[in-house]
Amino acid sequence: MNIHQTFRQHVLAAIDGLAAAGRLPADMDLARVGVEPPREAGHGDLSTNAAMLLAKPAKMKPRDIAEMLVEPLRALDAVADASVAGPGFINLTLAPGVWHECLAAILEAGTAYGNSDMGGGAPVNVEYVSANPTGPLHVAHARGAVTGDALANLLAKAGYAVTTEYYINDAGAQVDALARSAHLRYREALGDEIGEIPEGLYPGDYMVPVGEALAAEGGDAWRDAPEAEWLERFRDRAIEMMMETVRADLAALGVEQKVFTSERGLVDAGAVDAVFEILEGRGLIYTGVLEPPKGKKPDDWEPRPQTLFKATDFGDDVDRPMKKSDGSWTYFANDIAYHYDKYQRGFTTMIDIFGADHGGYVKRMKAAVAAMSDGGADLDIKLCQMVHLKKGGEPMRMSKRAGNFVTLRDLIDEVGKDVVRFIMLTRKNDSQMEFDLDKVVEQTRDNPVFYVQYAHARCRSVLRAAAELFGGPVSAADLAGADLAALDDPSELELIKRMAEWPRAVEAAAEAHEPHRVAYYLHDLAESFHALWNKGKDDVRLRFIHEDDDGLTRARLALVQGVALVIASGLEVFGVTPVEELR
RNA sequence: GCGCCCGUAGCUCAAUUGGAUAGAGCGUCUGACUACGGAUCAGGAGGUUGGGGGUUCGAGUCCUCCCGGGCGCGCCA
Repeated sequence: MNIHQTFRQHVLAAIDGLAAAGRLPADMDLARVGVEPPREAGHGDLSTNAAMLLAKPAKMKPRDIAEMLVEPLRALDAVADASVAGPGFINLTLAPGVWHECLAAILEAGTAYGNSDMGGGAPVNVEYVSANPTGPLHVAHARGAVTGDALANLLAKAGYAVTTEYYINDAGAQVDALARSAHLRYREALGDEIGEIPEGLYPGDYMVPVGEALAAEGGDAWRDAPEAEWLERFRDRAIEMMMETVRADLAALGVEQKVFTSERGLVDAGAVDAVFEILEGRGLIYTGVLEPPKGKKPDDWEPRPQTLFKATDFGDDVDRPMKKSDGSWTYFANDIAYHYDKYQRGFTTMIDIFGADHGGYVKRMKAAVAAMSDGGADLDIKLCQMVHLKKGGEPMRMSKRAGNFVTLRDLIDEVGKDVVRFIMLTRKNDSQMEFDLDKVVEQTRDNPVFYVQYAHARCRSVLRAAAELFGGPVSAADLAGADLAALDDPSELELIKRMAEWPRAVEAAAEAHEPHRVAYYLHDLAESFHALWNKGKDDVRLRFIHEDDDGLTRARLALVQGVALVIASGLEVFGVTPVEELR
């Protein structure tokens, strides 16, 4: 049961009634009519903007429409009070029974509460991380990994058929450099003195095991052989081992993508040629000479003709090259083929999670998707801005080139998987964020993970105490049948109202592709619960367990169980395990 | 020089996608708490939403011009 949807239907019915009576024009566009909780709690439980939206098409004053509309709404049994306020808002206060029914529905649904059919089973592809297979994941990848994973969970909860995906960039010059790095480490494993790792190669220690593995597998067969004889083998083996590392890093974060697509695989299968022909067939490919970027002319700039895609036809600033001067495909061309591959697999909605350094890539990729699908596919790109790590009040610097970056694994070892996941989701993806390693493991209100987990632990604690009292665990289904009318304190009703907002929060966050909103929802819910808890400290009558009153206790337990379920439901979206108790 | 993102309380960030008096946490000031589990709760102070103009019933949100910060800018991926 979604209370906002239910009352939206009531509002639409009221409009229809007035239209039928000739008091409002018929056939007005009602798509934007909404029912929301008002920002200000004093304005009631629900609010609709209907009168203000209808004012223009009806050629009437918003307040006049509101006055007409409020009558049938006031007459509803579920409505305790209805009023017109401000420029034409209609505010509704609901009867307590509505909230009691709502709580019963939550208990029956369990953590499935908040599930929506908004997506209607439509396929969505979420691609994230897609780090080059040239080393372990670092902190910047963590944000993308968590954002993508939570977004995928969120969309699934909102009723989409989600496929999670990782694009392996195993075709460029960077993997040849990886192969050469592996060869050095291989020689090192055989006892050669290799000195400093040259500029342009990968100096990290993580290459040592790769060299050792190759030495163990092939002996010294490629020690002095020309590069052409070993490059391919070393490259493939190194990529394989790097991807094992990547998968293990992701697994440690609780991320497990369903599909891994190889760039090299697509190129070898001719996918790039195929999509190139499609674009060419649409007249979107030509040979031309690009202008140098103004004010930042590269030293070695010389104009030369290139094979270009008409990205400007689709909103990009300049046309983009498809081929390098040696005739091979650019990364961009390969990426078009990859997105075309997704499109052919049935995905008309795609979401890519990129790092901030790919900001300049967004327009051209969207242009390419629009072009290759002839407008049939939609691509949303979420850019994750940088994460500034802090520890002991000092910033922690990372530098992938130097090979001494802060790895994802370091971060997880330091604070734990659940903390990394939750904290990374407490900020909108396009804002830079600060991640204070000291703060996030503190058990204080300042730490949002703790604050939410503590609320859940408190709920579980009450339920454990109750189980002892009743001589066995009390099931949610059992509690749904309790007489909930005993829940009549304003702070109890306030708590149920918060829970009733969960389905709407899921839909809004899913629609906007913004999982971070769930973190704020959970924080607010936890806050309401902690507030009620403390009232029970002051006022014994508000405590949850009353040994001399089974009926009241069961109603209160239903409330507590409801909070625990909704928190668990939210944490499930984040891939965070709700804790039973805090040590 | 161009493009994208950001700019909101001293600090870190929200704001139901155009809604009502812009909200939280930290910090600061005042109170409550020998217990269903202590790390919590109640309240005060703190704002010209970087600045100017515009759109309309209504702007932190949309348009425009400045200012400041980040990222990027033809054969790197």
